[in-house]
This record gives sequence, C-alpha cells and structure tokens, in this order.
Amino acid sequence: GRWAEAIGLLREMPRQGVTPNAISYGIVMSACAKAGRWAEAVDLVAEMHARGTVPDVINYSAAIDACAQGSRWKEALDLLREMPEVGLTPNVIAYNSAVDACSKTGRWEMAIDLLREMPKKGLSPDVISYSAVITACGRGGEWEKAVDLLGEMQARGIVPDVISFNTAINACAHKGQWQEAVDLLREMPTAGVSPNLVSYSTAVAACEEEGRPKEAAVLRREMMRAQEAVS
RNA sequence: ACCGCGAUGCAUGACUC
Repeated sequence: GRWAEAIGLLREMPRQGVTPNAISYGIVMSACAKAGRWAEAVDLVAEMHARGTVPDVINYSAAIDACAQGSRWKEALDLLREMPEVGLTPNVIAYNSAVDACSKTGRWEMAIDLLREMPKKGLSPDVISYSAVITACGRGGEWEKAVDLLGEMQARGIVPDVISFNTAINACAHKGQWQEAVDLLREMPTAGVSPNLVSYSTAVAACEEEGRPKEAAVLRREMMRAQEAVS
C-alpha cells in the first residue's frame, strides 16, 4: 500500500520547514488503518504527543480503526480509554471503531459492553453501532442476540438500513438458520429497506447450505428480477 | 470571517498490500 510512502512524506515535512498538523497525521493514520498497520498508527499518536501536536478525536478514531483492521482489540481499547486521560471525549465513531476491533477478533461480549457503555457516557448509539455489534454477534455464532439487537435498535427509533439487515441475515446464515434468514429478508420491505445483492446472496447461501434448494431457487429468481429493476 | 483536506458497520470471490 501507500502507507509507507505516507509516513515518508510525513517525515519529509519538517525537513522542508513544514510542521505536520493533526490533519496531516490523520491522513497518514487513515492510510495505516486501511493497510492494517496498527503499530504504525499507534506510534504516530505517541509521536504527536511527544512533538506537542495535540491529537484530536479523529486521530484517535483513526488509530482505533487501524487496530481494528489489524485485529488488535486490546490496543484499540487502550486507545479508547486513553482519550479521557488526554482531555478528549470519545464520540460515537471512536466507540464504533472499538466495537469493530472487538468484532474482528471474536469479542462479541466486549462489543455489547461497549454498546451499553455509550448511553452511560451520554452518547447515542447509531445505526453503525448496532450493525457493528450485530456483526460481532454473528461472528461469535450468536445469531439470536443478533436478531434481538436488530429489534432493539428499531424499538429505540434507530432506523436499520440494508447493512443492518444483511449483518443479521449473515448471523443467521452462519448458524444454519435459513428460515430466520429468509424471514429477515422478507421483513426488509416492511421496514422500508430494499434487499440488495448481498441480502439475497447471503440468504441463498443459507438455504443451499441447509439443503433447501427450492427456497434458494425462488430467492435467486427474485434476486435477478430485483437486479433488472435497478438497471 | 467563511471555505476546503483526515476517522466507524454487510455475503462470496478475485486482486493488491
């Protein structure tokens, strides 16, 4: 990737008499995050402190995301917990990034803990918070919790989008719950959400893996019709 | 003063790293 080049340019700036600011660091940290270079991102936060360039909430969120992409949940949580110590108030994005770190490493319980912690800190979990936690539950094989959370968010007035449904469908699919997966797919239009290719593909896979070729074929036909309607 | 530049969530596969 271009993360190494980005760090190189960051190093070049002072030599040209330019002082990198929080945004300069943020751009580099984002590149590190996309490449999963968590250690570099964490180092950059420390470097900012050392050089007196105060990291902001976005810098921390980017570093937390880098830890998530690098599958480092402990380091992600360390950064989240460090924020108040340096005078920063974590926002929903910082939490969501930490949730993703837990999700990618199978820590679904920790992901739920973070979701529950948000309101206690005056934050309102958003559609991404819930979808990320649903993904975490799905990866942990907790399909019932995933479905519960989809219901919970709606009960709290958070409008699920296509990704929220897809993550829940996937949670069911991975545990062989083909009927539940199809039920969720059927609920989508009622909730004002149009199933997309991912929605159908996931439900089709669930049916096929569980020996329901008829159901799978019906969904495939619908999927093709829906795709034609898009074009 | 105003504006512009950096952060978060889905299936399968491929590719890049």
